[in-house]
Amino acid sequence: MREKLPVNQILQGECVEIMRTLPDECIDLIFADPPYNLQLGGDLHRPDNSKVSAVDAEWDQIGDHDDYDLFSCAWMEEARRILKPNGAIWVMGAYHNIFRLGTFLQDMGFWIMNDVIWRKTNPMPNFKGTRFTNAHETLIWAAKTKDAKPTFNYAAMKALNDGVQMRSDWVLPICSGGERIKASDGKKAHPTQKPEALLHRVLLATSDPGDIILDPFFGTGTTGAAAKRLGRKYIGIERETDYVQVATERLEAIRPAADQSLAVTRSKRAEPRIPFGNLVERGMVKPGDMLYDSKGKRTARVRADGSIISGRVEGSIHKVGAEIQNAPSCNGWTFWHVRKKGGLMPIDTLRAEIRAAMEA
Amino acid sequence: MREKLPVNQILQGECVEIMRTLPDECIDLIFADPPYNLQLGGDLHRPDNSKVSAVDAEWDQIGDHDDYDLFSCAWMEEARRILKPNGAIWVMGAYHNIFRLGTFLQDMGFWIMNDVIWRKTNPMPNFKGTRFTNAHETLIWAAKTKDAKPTFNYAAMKALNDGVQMRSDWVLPICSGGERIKASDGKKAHPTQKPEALLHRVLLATSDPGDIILDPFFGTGTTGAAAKRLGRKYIGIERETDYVQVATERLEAIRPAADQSLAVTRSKRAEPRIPFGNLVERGMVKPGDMLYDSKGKRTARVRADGSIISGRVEGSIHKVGAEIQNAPSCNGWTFWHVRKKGGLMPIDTLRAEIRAAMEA
DNA sequence: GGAGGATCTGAATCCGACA
DNA sequence: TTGTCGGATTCAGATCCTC
Repeated sequence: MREKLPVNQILQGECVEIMRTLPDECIDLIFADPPYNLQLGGDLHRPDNSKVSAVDAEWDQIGDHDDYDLFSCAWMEEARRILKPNGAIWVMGAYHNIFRLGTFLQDMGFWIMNDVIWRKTNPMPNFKGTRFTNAHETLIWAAKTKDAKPTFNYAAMKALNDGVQMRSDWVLPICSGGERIKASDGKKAHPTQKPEALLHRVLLATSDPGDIILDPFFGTGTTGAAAKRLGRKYIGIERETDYVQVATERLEAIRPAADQSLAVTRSKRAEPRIPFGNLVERGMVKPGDMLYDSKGKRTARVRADGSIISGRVEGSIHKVGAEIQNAPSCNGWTFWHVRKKGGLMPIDTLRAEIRAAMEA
Repeated sequence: MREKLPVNQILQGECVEIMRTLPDECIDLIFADPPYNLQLGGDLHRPDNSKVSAVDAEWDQIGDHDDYDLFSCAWMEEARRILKPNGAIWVMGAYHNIFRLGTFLQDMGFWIMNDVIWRKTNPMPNFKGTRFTNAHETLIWAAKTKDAKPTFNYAAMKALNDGVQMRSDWVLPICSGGERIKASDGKKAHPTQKPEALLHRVLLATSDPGDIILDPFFGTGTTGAAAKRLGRKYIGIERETDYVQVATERLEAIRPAADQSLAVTRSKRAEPRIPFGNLVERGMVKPGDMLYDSKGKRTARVRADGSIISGRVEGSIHKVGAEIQNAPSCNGWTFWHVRKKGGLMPIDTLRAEIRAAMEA
């Protein structure tokens, strides 16, 4: 006998308690974007002195590693119980928390299918120049058990990716502009709203129409929105009254796609930019090598970081080319050459080799 | 007294045992790409039983204590011991092992600076069509402690990336073609040889010339190759005789880049500090001269001691600039200008003249 | 209306030398 | 160790504003 599930609803409360009210093995897919437990220091200002709005919500303050581990294991154990035998889970995070989440998944017997990288086209920069731009987040897709056969719509993913296999790195912009939900005061309703395109791809890849999707950290309901559009059923769990309110209104306004093939969005495939430094890293040009202009008169020396130096002028291939010509600008790719078998070859030829290899 | 380290050598043996022979706090940077295709009871045995039980006691909260976790904690503890206080570690892996490695790093007190994604331009496709193409691997860059100040050549990374911040996702091809080392039978000498371009970027970003780089899973010596080219010292540890042999020959053939080419773009923080008072002392700015913001609206008057005064606000060029803008901070060198031939010139230009004179 | 410039913002573990 | 203070630090994209 089948109990009646609260589908297409938002259940308000602590996710572990709410999940306990659900029967065993009733959910097809879980998508979870839990608090990251960021441990931020003081205020952070941009170089223009404006202040960065921190993720300082009370719900993200879990505590130290031990507290976070207890919290994580509690909800993940319940999640595992309510998953169908061939069900699967997606868990999302950043370096602060994703390693712990992945370890717990493995320890509980989940079987990782892929880790997927969300490469952000427009991440927030590192304002103080202390680290690499934190330009991605990680998602883990795991089956309930090693032997489970979770849904994977391989052909749909291939179609979505212009006919080649979908890779484990997804290039998508962050949620901003009109998609970003504003509160009545005009400020963002939720500090970490995810783009619907991300959930679209997750649900299209690993669920079927009619499936029941649970999101235990529902927030403003992005998972529900994508589910409703794609003809899936959702169950949302959210603790904060404000978010429940926003998500309810949001979902009310969404109409499922009449023809679901129309709902397939295409990802932008950005032409890869090749920095000159790549030629150095790849050994096509070596630190200390000389570059020449087309007549072999002017020279510059390559450094290990891809900058070049000519006399007292140093900088990028473009900047140095411009300065030694006393020109406003210069395309270093065509200006500079390497000596090759007696002749001179523009470095643009080397760049073309890299691009050709990337295409193949 | 300083012990003599076995630099630019390959030490053959189990990495934990070899690391034990090294003194505390002697290594600047560790790069570790540990094996992960391990079977329980397989070819990777515990370093020694006494050590394992100690680790066992210390890490009993982790969960499943299979041999892989014990092995990982054992080598990472040794790695931590021999790292200098401001040292750092890179650990590399895929979803099979990287989550465990990241968790252990955090639990041991390492402080994650970034996780970095190596996005492969030419990954192996997924033949069965049951998952996404596994097109990336993950690297974790972590400092020894939360308060450590590991080396990060921010400006060099920016130069290497054509003038924009280096991001946490690195697009590089897998190691193939001529770079891939073949054994005498024509087959690849090592199953997971890493591209030298990857190590080039790692070492350029987080070490300086002369630093000592340890790789406890040396394999065919890619870390050593990049280190030698870039003027770093390396210590390689490798268990398999065949790999030691291949790596030895490989490293012998490599010629380092000339010293002058190892210089990379320096950050401004590393420039010599010039007090504003120097400009006054040298007569480039005179007591009583007026300073202006870029629009000529706000003004301040220079005093003989290099302080400035604007209305009732007085102090350094930075402090006054910040206060009259009501900003948390201000770079007075770029904020303030002097009148020159009808136009306004930032006082930073005058500072640059002094620095150029100091260089000459 | 449109072009172009100014402004704003996004899951952020974000300074360092010297007294 | 702690406090002070000099001064270094940002990319893409959406929206708003001006001409």
